[in-house]
Formats: sequence, structure tokens, C-alpha cells
Amino acid sequence: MNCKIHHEHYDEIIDKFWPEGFKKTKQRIDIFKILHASETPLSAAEIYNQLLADTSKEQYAFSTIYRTLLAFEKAGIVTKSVLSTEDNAIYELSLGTHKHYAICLSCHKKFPIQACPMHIISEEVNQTLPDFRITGHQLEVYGYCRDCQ
Amino acid sequence: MNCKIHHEHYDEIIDKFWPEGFKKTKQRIDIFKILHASETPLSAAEIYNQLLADTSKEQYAFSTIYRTLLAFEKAGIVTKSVLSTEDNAIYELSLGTHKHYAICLSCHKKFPIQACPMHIISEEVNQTLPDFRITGHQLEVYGYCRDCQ
DNA sequence: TTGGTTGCAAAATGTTTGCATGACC
DNA sequence: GGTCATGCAAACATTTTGCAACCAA
Repeated sequence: MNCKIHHEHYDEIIDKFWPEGFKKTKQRIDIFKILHASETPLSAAEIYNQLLADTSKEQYAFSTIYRTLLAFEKAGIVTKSVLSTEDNAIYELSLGTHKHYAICLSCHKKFPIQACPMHIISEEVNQTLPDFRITGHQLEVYGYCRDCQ
Repeated sequence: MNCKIHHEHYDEIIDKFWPEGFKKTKQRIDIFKILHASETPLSAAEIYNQLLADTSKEQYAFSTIYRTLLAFEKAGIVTKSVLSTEDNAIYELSLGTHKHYAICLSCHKKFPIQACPMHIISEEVNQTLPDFRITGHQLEVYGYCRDCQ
């Protein structure tokens, strides 16, 4: 009755957001599920490890993960970002919404934050760069979480 | 009489901001000058190319650039960031102030923007994550500039 | 069937490190 | 003179690519 998502509903969700003309392979669906179940963005390596953990025996190639993420990104359902404190990219589903994170410089945990001051920024950009068409943005807050002070 | 900076004053600026106990080598000063003269953040490769262009014959090693940038970053006078659209890190001087940029997804130019809505964010973070101590942040706007629409 | 997708291995890229030489203080 | 910084080359980590085998439509 609310918007909480249960595992049994994955098929619906996938059907709803699956990009036009995309083949539904086992690997792509697995990656989609892992991204969907995660609270925070994941790196390719983290996705790889979860794939192995979830499905034990089976083999997955890193190249498949990267190619799938790139395809999802081009299709507009995945957002890629890079934190200046890490040396790899991270990916998250962006099914209509988006989030920002506070990142702990010590333990590297990511804490979602709600506020998005994009309206202020876009106003400012419209004034100083009237011909710039904004399509996206990224905001991260760095610092130290409770446990790492 | 104003805060515009002239080349003849580099020595003063460098003296003022040079980190405690840092050896003043030719390479480090050159890198500092290049960062200081740039309107936008630069990658290690861009710094390298400018070093060669500015000083023609002389040799510079990439490792020196990276080590210098890392040292500057640790000393707090350089900020490192990574754009999700690029595959390398970029660096800029942060002598007390900081900037944000609108980045064109087509030509990759970076346009400085003034607004920084950090007060809103920090308020929100203080409420949802009362024990998170903010030390920095990063904000980028993506889109298409006038020439690339 | 067939064209898109995968796995594997190799390549490419950006960045870091070890070590002997060299330069600053 | 002693210590720290540099240049070079090799190592490293992540990501990309080529290609044959495979599988969803």
C-alpha cells in the first residue's frame, strides 16, 4: 500500500524501468537488482563481489559489469559519479529521483542527505550563464561521521 | 589597489601561502604559478603540458607533479576533485576561497559559478546527521554551454 | 536464426612507488 | 653535509577493447 519495495515486485519494477529495446539477460537483471537493493552508490568491484556472493558458483566478467553500467547510464536509469577521495567510479539507479551524500573521510561510509539546493544554483547559473542548459548536477559533502571523529 | 594579481607579485603570494617547512624547488614554484594563473581546475596532464610550453627545453616528471599536488593538498592549499565525465583528477588552488563550476558535457569547458548554497546543506546535515562534522564539499553542474546546444 | 551480449585476455589509461641522483637549506 | 625532492622506469588499479562463443528475441 505504500511505496516500499518488496523483492517479489522486482519483475514489475524492472519491466517499468527497463530501457527500450534492451535485451533482458540474467547478468543485466542481476546488476539492476543489486543497484536497486543498495542504499548507496556502488563501485564496479562492489557489484562484482555481490554478484559472486549472491549467486555463488557463477561467473561474471568485469567487462560485462562496466558495459551494463554504461548502457544503463546512456539509457538514463543509472548515474555515475566519482568521489575525489576514491579512485574508482560509483553507480546508482536514478529512477526519477536523486540523492546526495555526506561521505566520511575516515571510514568512507556514505550517508544520504535530503536537501538539494538546486533551485538556488540554477537561478544563479541562469543569471551568469544565461545560455547554459543544465541537465544534471552533483553534490557531495565531506567530513567525519560520529564514529570517526 | 585592488585584488587583481600581477605576475610580479608572485613571490609575495608564494611566500604568503607556502606551506610550513616546504622546500621551494623550481618545480613546485612552477606548478604553483600555473595553478594560480588558471581560471579553472587543471589535470596533471594539463599542468605537465603547460610546464613544457612555459619552459621549453626542461624536463619534468609526472611523478613530481603528482607528488607536489598531493603535498599541496595535504598542506591545504590545493583541492582535488574528479568529474564524473572525465577519467582523471583535477586540481586547483584554494587560498581561502572556493568555487564551483558548470561543466559542458560536449566541449568539457568549465564555467565558474558564484552561488554556494552550503549553508542550506549544512543545516540539513546538522539535523539529519547531528554528529557529522563537515569539512568540505563539492558541487558541479552539468549541461550544455551556449556553443554546444 | 541472428544480432546483440558475454567471458576471457590483452591493452589502455591515470596514478603511485622504488631507487639512485641531484638540489635546497 | 644532510635531508628532502626529483627523474626515470617499473608497478599498480581501474576501465576499455577485440574477438570468438553464446543466448535472448
